[in-house]
Amino acid sequence: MAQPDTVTRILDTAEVLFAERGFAETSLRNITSKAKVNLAAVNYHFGSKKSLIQAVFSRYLDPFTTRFHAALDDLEARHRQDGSIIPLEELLETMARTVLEVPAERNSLKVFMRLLGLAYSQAQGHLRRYIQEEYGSVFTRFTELVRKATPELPDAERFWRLHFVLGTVIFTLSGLDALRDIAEQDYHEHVSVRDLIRRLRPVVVSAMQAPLPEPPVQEVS
Amino acid sequence: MAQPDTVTRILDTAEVLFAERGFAETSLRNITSKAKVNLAAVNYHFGSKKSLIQAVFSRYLDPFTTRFHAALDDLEARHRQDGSIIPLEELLETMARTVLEVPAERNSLKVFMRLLGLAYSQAQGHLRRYIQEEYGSVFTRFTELVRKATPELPDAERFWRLHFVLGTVIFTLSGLDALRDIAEQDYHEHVSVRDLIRRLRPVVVSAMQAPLPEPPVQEVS
DNA sequence: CAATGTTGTAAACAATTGTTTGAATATGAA
DNA sequence: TTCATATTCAAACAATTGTTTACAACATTG
Repeated sequence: MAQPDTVTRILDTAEVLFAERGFAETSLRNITSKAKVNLAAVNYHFGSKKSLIQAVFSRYLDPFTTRFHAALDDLEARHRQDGSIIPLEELLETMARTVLEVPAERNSLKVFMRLLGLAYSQAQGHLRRYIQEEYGSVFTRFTELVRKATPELPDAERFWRLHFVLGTVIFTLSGLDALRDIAEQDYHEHVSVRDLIRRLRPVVVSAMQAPLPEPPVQEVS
Repeated sequence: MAQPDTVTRILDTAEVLFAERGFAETSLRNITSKAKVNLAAVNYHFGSKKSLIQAVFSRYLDPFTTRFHAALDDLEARHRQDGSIIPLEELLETMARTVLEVPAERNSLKVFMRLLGLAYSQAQGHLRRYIQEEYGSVFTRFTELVRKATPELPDAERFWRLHFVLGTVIFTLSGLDALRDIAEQDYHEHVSVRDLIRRLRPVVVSAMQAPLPEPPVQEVS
């Protein structure tokens, strides 16, 4: 067939519109008309709008988790031989590489990151629950490896720092278009996603390895 | 009067609901019923939902910019005397202190940060434009001071790093509730906003002072 | 007091939302 | 072919949205 099938057309259109305007701000009629598909097709194929949102995420996260698990398998196997601990840089590098690989096929890394950002910031409680349940284990595996790579960090400190850098990455890459416009206008330099990751690397590493904070100030009691 | 007036009741209720669920997901009927106010009151006092959203932001950002300008005046005056340059730490410290001061009266720093996060992540183009036009100048002043404090950084690099740490702060503080739940469950330690800022300080400073990235890889041409 | 402008209110408005229906059409196996 | 299943489609559904209207209540000022 010349045209991709209905399900694919819906997913392709939905992910772009969701990334552009958010979930609540994107109506089914909006999606179906742009996808040149009947309105009822969404409910027929996906059941509901919620399920469509989850399906959009699965299409990215399923291949991501598969590849990421494989990459971590590799990494662990290589370091089991010489008995060394996987350095933090390598872990971060592996994650970055996997994130870059997955959506490369469809040229939509931007969309992927924007969706991730939305998953955090939009209300959509069902989405957070869905992502946690479906993909929580790969994140747990990763954080466990980070724990071994940074034994000097207290557990709680590491937890927060991981989310600090997660914030940096998601915030930057999901708002990339707007930031890129400003950057090009002000500094006349074109910024690709790979450039950004190159800039992010030393910042993220330094952030994770920053000196420990002063102990909390005790109130007189 | 025992009850605060209608306008205040609407603003108080709206900011909480907006922060909890986002703008599109919060209906006017939702706000007015919870605020025990007639539905038409919003359009009567504010004109439209958009204007209400902007008014919610003004109530935080107006006092913030005023205080922040004053704090920067102080800082500059003190350093003009001995001719020294304001160190980065002091600039960041000043900003953090101002952010903490402003909503302290209403015990709603969480709401404030969450709103800031929404302003970035939600579609609401009118909001971004409004904030940029109304409050862009204070941000420009701040970045100019940061420029003087970090002369070793190329302009573009500093631009990106500022947005990296902006991402960290907004992402963390605006998703605070969810993260706090996980942290308390996993590490049995209660985290206040002040704790978080204490943890953020060394991370942000290290991030800004990270080594420069490797120069971009040149393709063969 | 009377007049005037401000604020509060119930009801209706038109538009848009996600979802469902039932019939039409296409597809594929017997 | 024939039958059954899968898909598409236009239409309608009920619910919810932001906004407007017309009127009542109130306050303020002359």
